[in-house]
Amino acid sequence: MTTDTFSSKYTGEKAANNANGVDKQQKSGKIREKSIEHILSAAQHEFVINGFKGTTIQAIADRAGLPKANIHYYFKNKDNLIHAVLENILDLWDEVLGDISVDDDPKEVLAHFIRTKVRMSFTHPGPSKLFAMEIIQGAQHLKDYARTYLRKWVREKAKVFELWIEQGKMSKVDPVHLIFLIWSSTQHYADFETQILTIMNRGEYEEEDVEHISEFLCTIIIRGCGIEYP
Amino acid sequence: MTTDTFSSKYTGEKAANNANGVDKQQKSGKIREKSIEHILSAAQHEFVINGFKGTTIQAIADRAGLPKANIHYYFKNKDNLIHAVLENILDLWDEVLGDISVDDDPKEVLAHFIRTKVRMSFTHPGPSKLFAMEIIQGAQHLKDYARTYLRKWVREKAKVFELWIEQGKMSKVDPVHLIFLIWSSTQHYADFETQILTIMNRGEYEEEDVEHISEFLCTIIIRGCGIEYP
DNA sequence: CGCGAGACTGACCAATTGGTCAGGCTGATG
DNA sequence: CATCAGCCTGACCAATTGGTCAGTCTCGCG
Repeated sequence: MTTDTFSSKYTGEKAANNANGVDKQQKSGKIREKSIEHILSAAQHEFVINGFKGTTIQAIADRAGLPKANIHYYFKNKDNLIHAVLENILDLWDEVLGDISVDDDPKEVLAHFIRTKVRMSFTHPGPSKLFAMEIIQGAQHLKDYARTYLRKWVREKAKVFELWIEQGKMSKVDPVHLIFLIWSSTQHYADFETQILTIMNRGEYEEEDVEHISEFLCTIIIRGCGIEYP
Repeated sequence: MTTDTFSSKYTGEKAANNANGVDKQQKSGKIREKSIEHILSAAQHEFVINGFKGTTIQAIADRAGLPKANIHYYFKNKDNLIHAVLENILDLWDEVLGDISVDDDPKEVLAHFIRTKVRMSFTHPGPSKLFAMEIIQGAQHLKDYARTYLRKWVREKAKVFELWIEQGKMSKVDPVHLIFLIWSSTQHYADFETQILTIMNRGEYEEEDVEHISEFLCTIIIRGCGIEYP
């Protein structure tokens, strides 16, 4: 897990010191790790439900089953905490959505991308939601590097799409907006989970929904790009 | 404007009394209306930026240029205030997205729907954002009737799509998810305004963007439905 | 066994919050 | 001009907030 990264980056000074003495107190180290994990998970939960300002440290502490001061012991303050949570999310996505190359088959790449993203929306709606809320509110807590990083990421992918278009592998559509389309239509199932479940008259998503929705989006979007599907 | 509806519904008792004496104090009435409008607009702004819990009455008051107690004078409490704001939004959408019938041409209807929705995202990103945040957070403040109303709305539209499919006017795609797709892909431009402007390296949306994006989405989605476009 | 480093936390604080209310102010009425 | 209904608000309150810190507790080491 990448949790270590965050603890060393966002954790208070005292806690950072401990990083040097891991071997000394291995058992404590384990508990420490578990605690940090619990806190990050609890924080994510609360931030999603109540927003940044609306979330109280006490609520996070309660959900994590720890005293409030403990949260401040691991994370200097609320800002550090949400930074850690958000970075956790970006790492997760980066890990899942691998690289693409001009030599790949557009149909395969698009389908894989859509499928993966849909599945993420179903299995990890929380991070998706929190990320969306951050962006909606003006990305106040996404550090600059995360923002510029996103731009780079989109440009990279768009470049590949452009080459495919030049090679006649797909019809002429705006690559940047194609990425937005895929992003939004898949993310929607995480962000609007509540509304969608209400409309579909369900209690929660089922495995078959993932299949069905993936297939639906693949059909429309890939065909929309002038590629035969399936 | 539908503002009156809200004032009578959500406003405190004292204020409601005034409804009887409008003729007596017409000038006051005008000021009253203006104030309510200012408050609703300010509230929407603040709720978007800081979320429900994160928004303080004081902040709304400051933005509206009124004393805090005045807000409580017009709206009994924070809950009433956000209810009023949200209803304002739903009304706006309902007004814009008219009815459709089986006899209409699918291509026309889809194109009109997409174009209108995109334009809304550009001209009224605030309401879109607030609505999205509400849903993400579990629609805590959207009253039941709003939720069930949405379901009814979607079912109605889906029914028409189904008939079109039966008549062979479009290919067999899931109508409900088609609505989700249109909704998400268009709303995305409001909700993720910040991110998108960063990626497109712009300060704000331009009129030509509306055209370009509408055209892009129409092409992909309508073609994706097996209808020739344009 | 006694020591000390470092992991932890109860109790506290200044600041801010949503909400209240007594009383000031205004403008139409007689 | 005096009156008064009722629109408005300054000043206040109890509750909650993020954050601090002086300690207490734990556990490996010598």
